Amino acid sequence: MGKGEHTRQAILDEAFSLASCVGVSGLSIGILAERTKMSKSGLFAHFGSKEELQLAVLREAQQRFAEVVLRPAFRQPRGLGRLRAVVVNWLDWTREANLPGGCVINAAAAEFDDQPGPLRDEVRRGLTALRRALVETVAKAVEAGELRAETDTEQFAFEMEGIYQVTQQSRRLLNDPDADRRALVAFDRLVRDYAVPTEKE
Amino acid sequence: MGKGEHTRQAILDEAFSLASCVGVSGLSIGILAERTKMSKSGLFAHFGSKEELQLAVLREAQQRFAEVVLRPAFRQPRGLGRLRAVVVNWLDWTREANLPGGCVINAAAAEFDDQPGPLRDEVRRGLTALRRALVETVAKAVEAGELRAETDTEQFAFEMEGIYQVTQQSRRLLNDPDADRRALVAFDRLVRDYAVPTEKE
DNA sequence: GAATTTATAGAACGATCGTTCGTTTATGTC
DNA sequence: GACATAAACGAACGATCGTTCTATAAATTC
Repeated sequence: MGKGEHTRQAILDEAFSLASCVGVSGLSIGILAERTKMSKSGLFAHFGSKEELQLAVLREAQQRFAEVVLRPAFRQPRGLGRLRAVVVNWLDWTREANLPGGCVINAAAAEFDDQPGPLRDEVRRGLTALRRALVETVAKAVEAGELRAETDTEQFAFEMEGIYQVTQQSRRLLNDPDADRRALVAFDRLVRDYAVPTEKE
Repeated sequence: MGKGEHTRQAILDEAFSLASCVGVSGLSIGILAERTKMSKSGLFAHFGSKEELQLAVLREAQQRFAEVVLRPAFRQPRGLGRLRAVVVNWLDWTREANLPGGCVINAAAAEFDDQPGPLRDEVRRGLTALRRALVETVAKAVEAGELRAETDTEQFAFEMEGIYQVTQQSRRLLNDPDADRRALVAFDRLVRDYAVPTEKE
């Protein structure tokens, strides 16, 4: 059981970075076969259907995200430090993972948000998991006494995602060189507003 | 020169709402002909190429956005009131315009952000114009003395866009019923942080 | 109402799509 | 090394894609 898995992963790698550019629904088996120097049918056999290939790409994206963004950040002790590590890793995970064309999951979210089916379900699953991870990380910062006890953790995570999305768009489409800086400014403002009050001035 | 323009607009209307669901690159002349009860070639003749049709859809989107979001808001006197009107109109412009599948422009931004060509240029043009309109509206609120003089207007607009994007995603994909409320919470926090200080408490 | 321009239809093109099938080549096992 | 299994190929399928061409129908102009 060695060879099969190996080439399957190679295909998936290529599909992953291709999807980053043309979107998950823009994937084409013909083009993918060309890039991997395989026959269409040989490649196809690894997945059984195009949809299954697309699903595999989405799952791959989630897994890499967890590896590249969440896992390293979670080595930090819980609290604002960890939260900030998530943000920093998140902001350039498209560089870290092989994503020449930007975040696959967010692109897929826009593609499938109103097309019912397994693909949308998978995207939803991924983004829900992300949201939950963010909420938890924020909650840990509350527990650690670094954010106010009455912090609305869902609201906090919601706003973090907004910062991420606009940063991606500004950087990629508008070529805004200040995007990352602005993202951190926004994040710091978010933290400041929910931080425990220190002393009056 | 009556009939031609009329059917062209009818096609565009259909293409607009279709693109809202399947994306601008997901548009198909065959399906569009079916929906408008025209022949493929008859429909095609109005645009000359698929790309021209897609461009027309993007321009249509920009125009409707200006009509539905910006124009009504600009009837308010300049300042925070107008700014808030922009946000409110913006948040549900997908309901106001015929956009069953969400904001065409933002979806297109994710589709084309790394595919050079006229389509990406058009998306960029639209989003740049939007950004500029936002910055100006914020600047007017500064002039009106409602936001601090040292307000970073670009930063403000940047964060507004983030709020919009995450709201769309939360509402559409995650079916979050609180999305709109959270958007307003985030916006109010934004305003509060940049508002002119009233009195110490 | 005839003439002329404009709009639409119909059929066909080559290309590509995802998928199926039968065959051949490579791999792993005894 | 023979055998069984798995992996990859090549050719072809029907469907759909965007596009082109020619002919008919409708609208506009005189």
